[in-house]
Amino acid sequence: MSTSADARRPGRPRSPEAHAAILRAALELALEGGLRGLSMEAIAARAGVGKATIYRRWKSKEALFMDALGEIATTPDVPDTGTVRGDFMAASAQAVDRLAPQAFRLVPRLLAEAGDDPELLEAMHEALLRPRKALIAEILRRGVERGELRAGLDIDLATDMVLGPIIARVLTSGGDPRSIAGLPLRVWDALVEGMGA
Amino acid sequence: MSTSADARRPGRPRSPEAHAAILRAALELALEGGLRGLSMEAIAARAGVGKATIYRRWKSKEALFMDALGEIATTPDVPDTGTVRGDFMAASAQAVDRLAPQAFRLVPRLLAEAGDDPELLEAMHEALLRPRKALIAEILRRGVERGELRAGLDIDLATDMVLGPIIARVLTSGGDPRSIAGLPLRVWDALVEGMGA
DNA sequence: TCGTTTCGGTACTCTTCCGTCTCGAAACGA
DNA sequence: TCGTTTCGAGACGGAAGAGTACCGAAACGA
Repeated sequence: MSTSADARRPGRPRSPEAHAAILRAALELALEGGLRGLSMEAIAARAGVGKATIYRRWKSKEALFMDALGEIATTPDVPDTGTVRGDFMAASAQAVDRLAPQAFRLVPRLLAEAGDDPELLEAMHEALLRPRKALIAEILRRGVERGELRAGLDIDLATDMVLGPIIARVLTSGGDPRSIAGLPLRVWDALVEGMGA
Repeated sequence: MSTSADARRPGRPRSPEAHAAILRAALELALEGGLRGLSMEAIAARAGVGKATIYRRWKSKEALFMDALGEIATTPDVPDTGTVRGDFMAASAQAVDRLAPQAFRLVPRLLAEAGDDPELLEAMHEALLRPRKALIAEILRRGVERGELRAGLDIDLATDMVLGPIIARVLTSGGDPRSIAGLPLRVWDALVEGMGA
């Protein structure tokens, strides 16, 4: 509760610069070498920091990385433009803006790598995937209420059909952000119109 | 060219059982612990084989794993039932049959983990992803020729829209095969009909 | 039988990394 | 000034695993 100044401990305060440098170094290294290439030694060296400075703040590599995960994306808020297409356009622009550029390469890699580690998998879902799926689901739900979308629409299925192609494209392109430029809207239009002759 | 018997070397022949046991052990261990949990020591122990027996056949862990990859899926052939829906139904049934059950957990994990290693990424694409994308693209192309699908259909986009949701569902479910039961056809029907009111 | 090669197993060196600990310097409050 | 804590840096012991070398036994052709 009280993170106020009177709870301050004596002695030299912890450096916020070191804190930020450690998180940034962890993300950079995860991006370059995956979770396998992520060693405490490398993080300390990259951040220009002693290893003790890291262990003073986090008790394990996993705990550190969970915090670092929070740095790559802020929670999206739900746009309301009146049409599903408008909402979706705003949401995808927001996703691109608020996700760090690294995320396009890092997130899908982590998502799969997390198969080894249930806790990491859950942290990924909680921090990154679920908020975005919920966002899309909400947009779709309002579209159905408005009569803009088919009444019996399977929201879960539709959500995966919107997100899936984007995830797939990122995965198979090695995470090049250009590969998904304009893709969300093209996917959406194709979904609405259907493919039948 | 001549893998014939006359090219046989003197001495005790290499054991095919050991060969198979090594590949099987590598797949099992990759499935249990990801590529991180894959050590030559563990493979040798699991296979009941000496490490030298492995190094006699493959010069590195990566080379071994490339071969092991080939074991999990056989190349699909293109069905021709006369309708896109029929082709697609046959293809997805085939995919489930021909992919080892492990593949549903292993492949997506590898796909992302392979971001570390361009060679492995390429091997994955070549062995697993490209044949299946090509299969779907071919089915769609014939659908367009037949007039069953819209003339201007973007085949690449449509392929990702078919495969993407399935990949996404597998990823986010942790690779439970039941999570995609019936999904391919539901995706396909939704794609054809469209979502508009 | 003899020479060659592979067999499973193990011992070995080398490298990488973890997590702890210590160092002298620096940054704070009292 | 004095006590406390953090700072960057690195030494240290231990664990894990890569890749090599060697062992005696077994499986082949000549």
